[in-house]
Amino acid sequence: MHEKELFHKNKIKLTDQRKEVYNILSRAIQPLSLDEIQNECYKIDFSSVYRSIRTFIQKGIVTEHYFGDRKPKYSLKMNDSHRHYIKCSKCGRIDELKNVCIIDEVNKKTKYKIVDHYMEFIGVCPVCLKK
Amino acid sequence: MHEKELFHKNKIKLTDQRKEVYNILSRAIQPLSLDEIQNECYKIDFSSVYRSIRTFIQKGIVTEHYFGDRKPKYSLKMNDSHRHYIKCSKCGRIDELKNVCIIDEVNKKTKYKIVDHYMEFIGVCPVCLKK
DNA sequence: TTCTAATTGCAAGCTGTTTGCAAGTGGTTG
DNA sequence: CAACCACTTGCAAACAGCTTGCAATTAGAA
Repeated sequence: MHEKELFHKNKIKLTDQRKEVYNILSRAIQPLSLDEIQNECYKIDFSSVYRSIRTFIQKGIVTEHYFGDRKPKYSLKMNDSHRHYIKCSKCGRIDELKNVCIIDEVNKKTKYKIVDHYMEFIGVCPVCLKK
Repeated sequence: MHEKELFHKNKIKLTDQRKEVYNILSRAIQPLSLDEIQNECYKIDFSSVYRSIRTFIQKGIVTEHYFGDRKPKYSLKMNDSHRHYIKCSKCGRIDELKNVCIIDEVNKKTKYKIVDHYMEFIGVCPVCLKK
C-alpha cells in the first residue's frame, strides 16, 4: 500500500517528517532504534521522530522490539513475515531464516495466544567457517 | 555451591552488601530489576546494588535480561541454563519458555555456527484470554 | 482562501543508570 | 593479631535516553 493511502486510512496527517520516518523504516532490513532512524533523516528533531513512531505504533503500523540492548527498535509491521534473520558475526552478512516454525510449539507449550514475535540469530556463516 | 566458596573462586570480596544481593537473586523466582533488588535489601545504597550486579555479570554469575520495560532485569546464571521468556501483551506478566530448543534446528537449516540469539514472543496469557 | 486542530522544533523535565570521591572495610601479610 | 592497602561503600552529581509543554507552523477540511 502506498504511504498516502495508508496514512489517510489511518487518519494520520501526511507530514514530511512522518513520510520520511515511514520511508526509512520501509527500506530498513532490520529494526532500527530511534536515534538510528533520526540519523537517516535529513533534518528532523528527535522528538518528532519519537512522536511519529508512537503514532505509528498506536495505529498498529509499527512494532517495538526489545533485544539485549537498552534501546528499543522499531520495524514496520507489514514487513513482519520477513522477520527472522541470521547474521554472520564475522562478515556481517545477513540471511533470511525460512521455514523455522516455532510458533506452534510455543503456543502448545505455554497456552499463550502468540500475537507477535521476533527472532534473530548471530552465528558464523558457512563461508567464514571455512576460513 | 555456597556463596563463600563461589565468591572466593571468583576473587570477589565477601561483603555484606554483595552477600545480600546474591541471596536475594538466589531466592528469586523471576529475574529482578535493580530497584526490585534494592527494595528487598535491608539498607543498601542503589549504587552498591548496581555495582554488585555489574561485578556478578562480569564474573559470569548473573545474566541481564531486557523485557521491554525500561528496566533490565537480573537473574543468577546458574538458575538459568537456557531461558527464554514470553510476555503477555495485556497484563505484562512474564513466563518462562521451557524446552524450546530451536538452535539445533537453525544450525541444521542454515549451516551457520550459532553464537548468540534473541527470541521475543508476545502473546496473551491464559488468564487474560479468559477475560 | 480561510480557519482550526494537529504537528513541529526547541528546551526543559523525568526516569533510570553510571561515575568520582572521601570514608570505611575485608582479608592478606608480617 | 595488628597494621596495611587495595577494594568497596554511600553519597551526590553527571549522564543517557525518553517524554512533555509550549509557541509557532502547517495539513487539509470547509
